[in-house]
Amino acid sequence: MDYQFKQIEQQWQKFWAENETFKVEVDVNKPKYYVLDMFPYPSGAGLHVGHPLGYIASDIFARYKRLKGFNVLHPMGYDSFGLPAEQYAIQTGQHPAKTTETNINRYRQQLDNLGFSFDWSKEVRTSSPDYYKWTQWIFMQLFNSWYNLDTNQAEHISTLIEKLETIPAQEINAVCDEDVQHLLPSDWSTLSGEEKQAELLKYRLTYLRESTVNWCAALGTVLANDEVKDGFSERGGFPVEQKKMMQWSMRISAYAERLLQGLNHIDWPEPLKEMQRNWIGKSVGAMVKFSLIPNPSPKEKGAQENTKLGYETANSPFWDLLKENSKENRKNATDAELVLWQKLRDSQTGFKIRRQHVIEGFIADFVCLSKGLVIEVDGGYHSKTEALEYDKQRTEFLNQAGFEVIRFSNEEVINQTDKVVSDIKEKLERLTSKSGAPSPLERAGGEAIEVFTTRVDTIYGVSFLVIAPEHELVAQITTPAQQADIDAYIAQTKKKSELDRMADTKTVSGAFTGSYALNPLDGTKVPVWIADYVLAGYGTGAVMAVPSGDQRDYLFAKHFNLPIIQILDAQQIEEQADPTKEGKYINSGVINGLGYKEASVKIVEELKEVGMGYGKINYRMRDAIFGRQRYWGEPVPVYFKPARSAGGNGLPYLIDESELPLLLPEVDKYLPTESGEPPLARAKDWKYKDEYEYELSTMPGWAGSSWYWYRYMDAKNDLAFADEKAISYWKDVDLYIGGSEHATGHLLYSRFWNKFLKDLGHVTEEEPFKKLINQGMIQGRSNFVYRINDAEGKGTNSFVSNGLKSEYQTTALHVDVNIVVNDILDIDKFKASREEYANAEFILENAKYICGTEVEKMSKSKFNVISPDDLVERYGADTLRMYEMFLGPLEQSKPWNTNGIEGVFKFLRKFWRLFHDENWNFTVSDAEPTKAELKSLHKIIKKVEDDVERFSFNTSVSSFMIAVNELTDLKCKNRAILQDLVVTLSSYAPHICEELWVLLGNKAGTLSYAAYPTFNPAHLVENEFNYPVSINGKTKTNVNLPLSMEVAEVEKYILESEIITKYLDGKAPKKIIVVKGRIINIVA
RNA sequence: GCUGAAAUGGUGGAACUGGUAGACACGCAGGACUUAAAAUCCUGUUCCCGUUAAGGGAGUGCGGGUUCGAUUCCCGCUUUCAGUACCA
Repeated sequence: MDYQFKQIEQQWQKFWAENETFKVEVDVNKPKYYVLDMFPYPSGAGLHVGHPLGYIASDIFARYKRLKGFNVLHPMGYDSFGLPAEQYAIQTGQHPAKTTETNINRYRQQLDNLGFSFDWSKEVRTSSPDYYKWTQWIFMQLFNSWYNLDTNQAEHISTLIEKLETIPAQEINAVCDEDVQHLLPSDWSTLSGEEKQAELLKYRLTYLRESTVNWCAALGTVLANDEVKDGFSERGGFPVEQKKMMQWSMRISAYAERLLQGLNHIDWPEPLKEMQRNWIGKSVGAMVKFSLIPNPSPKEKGAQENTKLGYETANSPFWDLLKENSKENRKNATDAELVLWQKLRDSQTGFKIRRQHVIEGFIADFVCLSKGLVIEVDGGYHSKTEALEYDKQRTEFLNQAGFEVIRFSNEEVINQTDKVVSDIKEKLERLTSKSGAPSPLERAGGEAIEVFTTRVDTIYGVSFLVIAPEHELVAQITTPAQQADIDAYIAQTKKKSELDRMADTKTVSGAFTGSYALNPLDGTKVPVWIADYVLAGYGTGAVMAVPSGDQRDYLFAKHFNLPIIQILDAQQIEEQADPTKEGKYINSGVINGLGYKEASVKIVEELKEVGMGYGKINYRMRDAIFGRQRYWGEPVPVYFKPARSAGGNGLPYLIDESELPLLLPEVDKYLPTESGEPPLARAKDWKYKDEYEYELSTMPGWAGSSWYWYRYMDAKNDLAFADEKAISYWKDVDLYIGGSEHATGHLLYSRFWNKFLKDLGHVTEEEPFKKLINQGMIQGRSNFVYRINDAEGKGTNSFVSNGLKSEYQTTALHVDVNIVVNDILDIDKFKASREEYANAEFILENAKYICGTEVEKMSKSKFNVISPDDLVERYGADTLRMYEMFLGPLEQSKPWNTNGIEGVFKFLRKFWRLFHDENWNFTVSDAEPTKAELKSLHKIIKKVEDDVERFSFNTSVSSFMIAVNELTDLKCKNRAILQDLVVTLSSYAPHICEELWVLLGNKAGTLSYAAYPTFNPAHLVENEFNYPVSINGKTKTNVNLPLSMEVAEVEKYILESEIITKYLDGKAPKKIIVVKGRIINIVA
């Protein structure tokens, strides 16, 4: 029978599924190999021809490794939480679980069609409760952990508590928030349970903190940095703005150095590693303090105690917002305030308390300045999210200014006045014990500007400082004379959108604060400016400007007429800044005459000595925001206590481990509530212990994908995310194939979680993915027809072939690539495709309509989507698998072009024919293989081994063609040869090979675990070689010589041969180069 | 701007440590089979000169260099793609 791919492929796919041919178990007697694909997000569009590229490559590799005797784990699953399903749910009202299920079924069918050797018994879906139970569990471990820099690993939070109980907090070497309190063990012991929780949150590896987030209003959620591209959301392309919000974050910054170092030990593409290095953004430099020349002086600053002056200097950027909020929010609170004031006034508590006092732009209800305590009475507006936000923002600000804040609700003050007063008293008394702490006003003052620099050697070239307009010191250091300038500049900066600020890097702008700072080494007085080229979010939000060495500083100095100081003798600074480090220092105090290296060391020493600086490493990478205000994601296993109804501000607590999974509740709509809360706020009666609010955000898309490769090892386990035995056997992923679009998202977060799980002893390897390959993107290749326009430019019903279109006025229209073959339009199908084309006329060239082409993204709107299903239908899965590999190197991006698939199909047919006679009867012989046959076979055995090991799949396909062409020419029907060839080809074209394997008399299903044929180099040994002979490197002729001839003999032969007479007119050559078995080159 | 990758016939691409550039496949042209078409098979196919043939010349983005010999190594440039962006 002729090659019946359809029947063969269906039969074998069924066989593999029914017999679970590819199911694997832990087997300590066999070496393991873990081949992983980046699992797909099951979208409604289904797979296009680009998706399986990586899956085919990994499948070939997995099958090859099985033949080589490895125990191969090759699983597949679905990253099934995420935005598109939810957007679809919003539009149609269908539950995302339902559409996701439908999409997964379609994906599964498409994957099955291609004959992959996945072990489907290990399938995972991130949206299934028995999977996300463990995502939540890992979240809980993170919450219960802190990062100890002494041991350089994550530890359980209990070891932190032990430390807080025994040593001052300042001596704990932890990665934590900047605003941790400098507690002594005695302070810690007096804190209430709630206060302790609040403090611990600043150390936990996942924590709740107010941070600046990327808010996408159109999607109604925050986005991670890697989900934002050029100020727009990666999914959907909606605008993204910066906004302050209370958010869950992951303290990935704790792992910055390990994430960076780990890159040196893994086999990943260099560009990918480079991207991660850039993202982590390590810079080695120094922190340097520039003392502010008191302006206003500390004495004058003391005058801020005066309400009036304090109010006047309260010009923080938030001022307008504050004024409005405080007015509105306070209207109804006067009763409670009055009650409390009667109990606090005239030092009744033993401490001087002031009412309605302004601190740094905030009006505090009550404040005790000497103890640094602010007492706030909150009204009923409390339940509004905005107000909550505002309260948090204010608390943080006051904390930074050195004040503690306690809050009471109106109800508390009115109904339990005495308890409130005694609470305040108790608090005030406790605060007295902190005698050594700086006074709030001292702390609020800020007597120095701290900068981060990578060129500490240029410190003598500093001619001014620049701080970000958002910098907290701006308000304080601005002199009255400069106030107007600064206000105007801040207003102007705020108006600029993030995008404008990024785009416009040419315009120099800034404003002088009126204040000066002192260079810590030579005492030079330098002015302090603000400018938006300094970013608040990086380093300290302040830079020391060295115009001679930094181009931005140079332009700034030129623009505002500030001095430019040359600091190296080799520096060329007439036209622009010169950042080079060559030469000896001049104008540079203690480092004059030194070179870069010694100078840098010396400066840091000097700074340390005067206590004004120290060496420091900075990372660009920020902590990752870990919450989305969306429905379709993992619920965060956290509730807030005290409950809102009890008037508390609610601190986060974990639910009990035994209560996992915390199921995603049902909601009536997948939209935010009217008050702007996330969709989960719609869930009815969804409260922890019927009392406490749950967290309403869900986890981001990357949560489930950050550990999924472990679940595959033991996918059904109820007791752990995977059994210890499975983890210690499979260890890590040996080969990971996927797109480079995950470079800074998934691949960074996965490495982070892996390191964390290792620190806690749950897994064994520091890096999860030993070897990684990026498959290239497959672009679309669009076809066009050219409609002729009439004199008025209106479209007619005539179409002109591509080659003749220049003679007409035409409009190019996309035409469905599925009715075009080799760029020739199928005119009948075109006419049938739309009613308006039924009577279309065509101007042809060579009796054909040739379409134009262009490379574009593969998308429905461009009519260039090729579905693998169609190609499988027409040519079979084996042909498609081989053709996708044949297209070119796996890593390279290329446009899809179906032209050429015929060649692969013809090859498989020719291969099939090797086993059959002219009448398609299966025929093989048991004769001794000939030398030529063995040579062909062993060439391909070697070639495939080499190619697969270096992931060069395209070259193997060509070599298979050559082998089959050769064996066809040799009329080879030899069983021994053909059977080995079947094994060799089976990882590429498994269906046809299974069929032939059985026809050859082997047991069905055993091919997958057969042994790869052993390469015998003896079969490739030749006696003779046809030497190319070149004159001066240009090949002229060939000469056939025995390989036994030594170099000298060959030379002698050449000298005496007619080649010399023919090409050199008999003249003696200058030199003859002979490389045995390679070439002969005659130098004339 | 910076970082990284790449550039070879009409097309996809091959040439692994410097050693016959264009394997393999598509497309195209010619031929066989056929009443005809499709399918299949055979031959040719880097470009230029040479009517054919023999033969000669050029040639791996561009310009140089190293070497007996360079698609491969070195220097400079151009273009394309990707990432990143005032990171101090």
